[in-house]
Amino acid sequence: MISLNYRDSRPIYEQIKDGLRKLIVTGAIGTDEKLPSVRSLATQLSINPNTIQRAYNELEGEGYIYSVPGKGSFATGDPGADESRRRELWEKTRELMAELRYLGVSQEELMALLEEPSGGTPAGDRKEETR
Amino acid sequence: MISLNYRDSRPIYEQIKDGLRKLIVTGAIGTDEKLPSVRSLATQLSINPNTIQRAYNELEGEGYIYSVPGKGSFATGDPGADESRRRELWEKTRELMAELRYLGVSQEELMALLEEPSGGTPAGDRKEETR
DNA sequence: TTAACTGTATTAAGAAAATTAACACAGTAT
DNA sequence: ATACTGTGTTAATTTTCTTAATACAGTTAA
Repeated sequence: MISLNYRDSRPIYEQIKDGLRKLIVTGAIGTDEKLPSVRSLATQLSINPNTIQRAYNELEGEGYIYSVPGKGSFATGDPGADESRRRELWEKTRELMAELRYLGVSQEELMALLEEPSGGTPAGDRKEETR
Repeated sequence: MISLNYRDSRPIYEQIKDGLRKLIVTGAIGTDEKLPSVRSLATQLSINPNTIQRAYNELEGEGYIYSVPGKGSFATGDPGADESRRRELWEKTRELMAELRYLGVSQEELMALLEEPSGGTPAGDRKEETR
C-alpha cells in the first residue's frame, strides 16, 4: 500500500504523509473509508507506531483525514474547507511550472498537464546543445 | 535576497537551494551572473559557510549553477541538459494539480496557472459547508 | 463482561541528520 | 602582497527523527 525509501533524505513520517495523501486524492481511499490502524501500519512497514501516529496527526491537521478514538482514522470527504492548504499548493504549483518553463518545456506541453490527469512525460526532448 | 524561516522544518540548505533556484528561474539572476560568494552569503544570513557550500554544491549538481575556483559561482544559462530534473518536476507538478483538483479547484481555474505566469489565487472560494 | 481492537498521550533513550567550528590549500584579481 | 574566490577535511555540537515502553479510555465482537 505504501512503500518507504530509506535512501530518501526526507523523514519517514513525511513519506507516509505523502503516500497516504496521494491515495486519498486519487480516490484509492474513498470518502470515510478506513485507513489502516496506527499499529497495523507500523507493523506492516516495520517501523515504530509513534512515527505513524505523527503522520496521521499531521494529516488530520491538514484536513485530509479525521480520527475517532476507539474506531479508527478515515479519509475526509471534503478537505476543501482549509483555504490555506489550497493557497499553498497553488503557489507551489506556480513555481514548479515556472521552473519547467525555464527548463525548456513549452506552453503547449504544459497544457498536457491539464488534459491527461494520469500519464505523460515532458515529451519533445530538445536536441542536445554542447555547453 | 534570500530569507530563512527557522520555523520551517526543512533544513536551511534546502531553503537556500530553493531560494537561489527561484531567483535563477525567474531571471532575477541572469545567465552567467555571479552569485554571492559562499562566505559573504554565510555572513549575510548569519550561518556557517559550510551550509552555503552544501547548497551551492547541490545546485551545481542539478545544473543550475557552475562554480569556478578562485572566481565565484554563476548561474547556468541552459540547465535543460539534465533530463532527470525535468521529469522529476513534471511528475511533481502532475501530483500537485491532482491534489488541487481534489481540493475543489476547477479545470478552468487551473488553466489560469498557464496563462498568467505571475500572480493569481485559486479564486472562487466556494461557499462554506459545515462539516 | 471479557478480550482484542482502536486513537491518544507521555517520558526517556537512541540514532541519524544538519549545522557549526576551525582550519588548510590553491586559484584569481587588484 | 593582500584579499578575495571555491573547495576539502575533521571534529564537535545541536537539532531532528525514530524507537522503546508504557498507560488510559473508547469501541467492538464473542
